[in-house]
Amino acid sequence: MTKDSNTEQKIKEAAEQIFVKKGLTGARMQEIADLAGINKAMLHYYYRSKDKLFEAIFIELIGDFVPKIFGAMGSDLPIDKKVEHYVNEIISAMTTHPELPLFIFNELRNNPKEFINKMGINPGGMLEKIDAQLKEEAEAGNIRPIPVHEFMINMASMCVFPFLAKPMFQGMFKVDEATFYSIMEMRKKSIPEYIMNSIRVKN
Amino acid sequence: MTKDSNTEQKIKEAAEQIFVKKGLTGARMQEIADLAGINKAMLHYYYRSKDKLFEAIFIELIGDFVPKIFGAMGSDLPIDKKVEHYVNEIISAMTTHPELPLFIFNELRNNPKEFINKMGINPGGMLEKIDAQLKEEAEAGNIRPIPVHEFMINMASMCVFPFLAKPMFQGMFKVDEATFYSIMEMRKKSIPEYIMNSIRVKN
DNA sequence: GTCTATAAAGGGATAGAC
DNA sequence: GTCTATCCCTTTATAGAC
Repeated sequence: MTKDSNTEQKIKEAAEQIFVKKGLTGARMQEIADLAGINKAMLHYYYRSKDKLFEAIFIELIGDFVPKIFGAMGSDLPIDKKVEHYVNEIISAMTTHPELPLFIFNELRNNPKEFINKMGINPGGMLEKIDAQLKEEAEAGNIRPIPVHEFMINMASMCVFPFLAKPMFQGMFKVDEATFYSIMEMRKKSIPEYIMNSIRVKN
Repeated sequence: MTKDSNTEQKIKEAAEQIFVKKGLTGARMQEIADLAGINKAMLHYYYRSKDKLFEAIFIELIGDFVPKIFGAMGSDLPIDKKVEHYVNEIISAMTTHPELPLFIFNELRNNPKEFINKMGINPGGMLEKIDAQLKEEAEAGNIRPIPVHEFMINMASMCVFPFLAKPMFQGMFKVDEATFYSIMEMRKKSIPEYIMNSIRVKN
């Protein structure tokens, strides 16, 4: 864990910004160099090629992001608390990096196999744990039975999709940037309610 | 509405396929020509430039897609039937064009203004109509009050997001292509239930 | 390590024959 | 309308001085 040289750090920050915004094919090495305030040749000195640079940035972003997302589901909390925790974590993470989901899904499409290998999916048997919790609650008569994949995809959908559809959402409902983010902030409370109400058995 | 020449039709089909899969910057004119089984120069003969070709394809795709999606919400059906109708329409549309949402959201990001103008959003005061219906149902004590943007984004999220996250979903839950689509087929029934249960007041 | 200069490849666009 | 050949700008990548 050695401290990166100043130049390398500047390259990383610039490359992240450009790649996330424009994608691999849309980004220009010159653009990255300019933003980093260095020469184009330096990019090749530190990373041999554009592809290698992209790969490095991608790995780093995924390494930050994916554990945060899945980590929130791995705890021993009861299911409703887990949902609250997850929704909070993921909306917070995406509020600071709103372009990340589109970037990730693009790379996912271009390179599904490598991607799935790179990211540690289902750490610590998280999915099995949630599945068990859902079954318990259903048998206790608290919720209707629901497959774990349905439960997870509904939750992820409601948290992440609005960031992907942000410009369309803003166009349709005539909301500015600040309003969009305040709506997402409120959704930290409302999404867990939608989720639990959609499966809870009322007495 | 003149019948397109055979060549032009082949160009359109090839360009659609390549652009949808790789985006504007990722696509290569040579690639499109090869797939169409014609020469690269022909692309410039029919459409002056790569940008113009892309624009033409984009407009056509949007023209097919957006009205279908919003149309489903403009009827005079009661709200629960409307949801069923919408969910069916959109999942069916995306099952035949699974790459379309990512393509659209990419272009949205690159060109938000033109996009919003191009697509006829909120046709026929659809949003106001739905908003009124939600308010009526809430006043009648049938559902909890919910802002129309929350209602719409939740519904769209659960329908569209799984297609965006398809490779990740398949990786996490170990499902093949056929299984993925059969899950989405089943979601035509379950999503309307989640939606309505999440806001319905039980007696 | 950092720069300038330049090579080498890629890819959009056009000229001109048929 | 369709093709081949080619132009030429853009962009990645490297050589070599400092």
